[in-house]
Amino acid sequence: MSKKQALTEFHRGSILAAAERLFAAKGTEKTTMDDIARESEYSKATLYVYFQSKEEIVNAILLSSMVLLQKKIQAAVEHYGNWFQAYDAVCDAIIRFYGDNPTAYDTTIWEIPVNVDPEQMDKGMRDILQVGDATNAMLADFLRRGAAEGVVRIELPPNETVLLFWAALSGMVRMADSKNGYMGRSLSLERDVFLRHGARMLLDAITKGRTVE
Amino acid sequence: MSKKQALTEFHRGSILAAAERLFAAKGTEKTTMDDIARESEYSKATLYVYFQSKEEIVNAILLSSMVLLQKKIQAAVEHYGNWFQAYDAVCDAIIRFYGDNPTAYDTTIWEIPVNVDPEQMDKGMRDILQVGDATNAMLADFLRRGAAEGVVRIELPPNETVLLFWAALSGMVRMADSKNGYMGRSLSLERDVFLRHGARMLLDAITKGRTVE
Amino acid sequence: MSKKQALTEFHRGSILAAAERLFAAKGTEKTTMDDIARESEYSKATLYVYFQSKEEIVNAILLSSMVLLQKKIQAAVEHYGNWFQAYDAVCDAIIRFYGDNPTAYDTTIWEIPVNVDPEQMDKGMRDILQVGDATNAMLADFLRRGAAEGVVRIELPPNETVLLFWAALSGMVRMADSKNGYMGRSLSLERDVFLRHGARMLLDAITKGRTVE
Amino acid sequence: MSKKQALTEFHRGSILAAAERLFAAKGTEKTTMDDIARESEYSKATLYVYFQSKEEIVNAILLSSMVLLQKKIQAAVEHYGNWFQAYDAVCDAIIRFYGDNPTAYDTTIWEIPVNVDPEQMDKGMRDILQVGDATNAMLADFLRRGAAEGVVRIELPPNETVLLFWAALSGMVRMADSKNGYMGRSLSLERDVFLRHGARMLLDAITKGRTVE
DNA sequence: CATGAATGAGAATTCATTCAT
DNA sequence: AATGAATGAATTCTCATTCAT
Repeated sequence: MSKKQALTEFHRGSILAAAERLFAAKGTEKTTMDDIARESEYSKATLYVYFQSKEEIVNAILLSSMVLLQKKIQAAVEHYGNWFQAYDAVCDAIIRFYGDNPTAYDTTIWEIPVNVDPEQMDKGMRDILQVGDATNAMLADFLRRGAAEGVVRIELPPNETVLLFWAALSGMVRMADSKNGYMGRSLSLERDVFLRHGARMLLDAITKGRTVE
Repeated sequence: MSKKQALTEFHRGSILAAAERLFAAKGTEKTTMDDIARESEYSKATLYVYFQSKEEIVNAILLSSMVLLQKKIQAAVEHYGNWFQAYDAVCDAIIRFYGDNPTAYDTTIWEIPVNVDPEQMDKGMRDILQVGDATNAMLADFLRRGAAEGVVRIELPPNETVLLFWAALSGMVRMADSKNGYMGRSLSLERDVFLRHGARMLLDAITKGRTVE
Repeated sequence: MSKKQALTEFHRGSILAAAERLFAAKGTEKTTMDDIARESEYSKATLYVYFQSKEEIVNAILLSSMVLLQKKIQAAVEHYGNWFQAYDAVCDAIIRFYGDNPTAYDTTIWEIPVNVDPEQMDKGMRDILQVGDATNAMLADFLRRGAAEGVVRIELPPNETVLLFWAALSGMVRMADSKNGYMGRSLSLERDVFLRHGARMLLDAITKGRTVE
Repeated sequence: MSKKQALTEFHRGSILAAAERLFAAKGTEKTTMDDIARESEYSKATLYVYFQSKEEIVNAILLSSMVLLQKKIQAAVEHYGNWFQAYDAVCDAIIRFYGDNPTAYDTTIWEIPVNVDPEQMDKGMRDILQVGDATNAMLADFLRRGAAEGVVRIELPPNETVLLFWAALSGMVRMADSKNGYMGRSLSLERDVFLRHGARMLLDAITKGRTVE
């Protein structure tokens, strides 16, 4: 990578970092380009030098974190011989992912506009979906492996189960992170403990035997 | 309730009904006060006679639907002697709730602004949280009943489990409803089937024995 | 027309008048909505209450003046039994039209974007073209009448000739009005005299005999 | 001219050529400095090394093409012994001029800002006006020659007539070129045919006898 | 000289909200 | 009570121009 490219990458990174902070605090929708300019200490016009539109910024953040997530999940799946340990590592990766990328709630995959046929939607969005699909496929394989090892219930269709699992876990993280939502108020649980329990609960839903604490 | 109050209630209801339709179709954010005025056939200014702000409308809708949900859950819990049947009815109620109230995704409890300390936040928001708490308490009782009947795993702390359950299920509905998100693309599943499987999966996570199909 | 409509019409008129002044001074392109707001003494947002877009303002000005022109030309053609007198009146109307509506240079008919198929272009633009067509047809008839009376050269195809005549005359007005263009500098001619000569010149091009001064 | 000057001239030429292509395609207003930089394959900043502003580029193009026009007209006038043939050549040159230089419509002489008193207006603009004046003078002489030869009507004041002729012809070209304006719609005439007829019409306005086809 | 990088100053448009009647 | 009318404050995005290297 040339020095120029590196510098460009650096600036894009600074902008994305600033945007990410703001998105986390106020949500994508409520964050304006002015906000990002102020936070990143570039002028508003400069933002448009490095990104074509606000949407591109949002997508870039999402994509990069999804790629990161994909790598973490892959690492978890490949590193642990023991299926249960791998499971824990996978959950951990996902939980961290949402923790670090609140953006993922807003703009995620689940928010794609209806009327667009997948062929001609933004390159950016397509990339994101592709990474998501790949990650899902990886998890489905992981489930099959568990089934082969005799720990995952054989009757579960892997692809659908991955989706359900993913949805459930993300819902839990969402709740855990809800600023001053239920969690902090009624219960006094650490986010981490809460989510560990959640992961365990979903494990029970998927595996054969009772988990021994 | 005086005649005047009744009339006021009527107008508020008309407005809320219109707003709900629009929110369902376009989301809270994308719906403008102009839209609501047009749909409800009041003038925009009149909206402000019955509601202090757009936010109040959003909250009012949320509150009313949460009250409805509460009633449905209560009915389910109380109506079925069989715990499993009651469980199904509860899931059904929640799924329907999110189906009818996409608003619940946007503005839900999980979206409360950070900087507000719970003491002095909007009356509206407090009401919503209160209903949510009551509903949760009801579900926790339902879990305890299951434990007492020997079907729900005894070691699960009811309050926390309710939260996790709720979060997981809402995550699933969210995914199922994501317009042309993962669901429609990779799998070709009916929303209903998908969610029934999800509910079953969570049941497995909560109950003792393996569920027999 | 109801009182409300009348008021609306009044406001639209005020805005259009202001816009017209600015367009005349700076051209359509260089005139901003802020300018129009300031000049018309409405807020910028109010402009959008009465017009959907800047384009609509431009078109409205153009349309109204073209309708006016059409009426004047019709009056001229119908009022004078003598063809030559009618011709003078027609020229006068056109000259005045461009004098009062410098907008007509910028946005005129001659500026229509290429790629638009006439069926689905703005209602506004279609109206303008329609009035233009009608006016042209009227002038073509006037030419035929002259031919029938033996004063206009018989071999000229009316429709094309109208177009050429119109183009030539508008070019002349354009030059006469060019702020400090050639006119004022080299010659010291009154705009009116200059244009009267122009109209006479075009008359010579169209009619049979030499005009006697 | 020193080597350095020659090089500078070369670069200016490249830039102007690129700009001209763009102006022809999109108009002066819609062409950005970025566009010109891309098309000319210089950096945007370099453009400002060779030209002080966008306006200077526009003016330079205009000037160069007006000089070209002047030469063509001069050639036409000097080359043809027969006045009518020379007239045709002159018209042809002017028509081509506008065909190749749509810029001439936008920025032309007729668009000079009001508030500037001729003394202290841009050097660039003054140059343009000067060339225009010279060209006009040449045409006036041509008219006088025609009068001397007995073909042009003696009573026409040459200077004024040149202006009128020029204005009329440019108006016709303008109309002929209006993308899908009147021309293409109602009539189906070739641009060339249309303009030839226009030139003939103006000839009739200027000369004594009826033109024999 | 040439240029990559940065930006100030707009531009059109939108929308929740107020207020006089 | 009901509303027509008006608007301040944003919002996204654009573009000619400057300047350090």
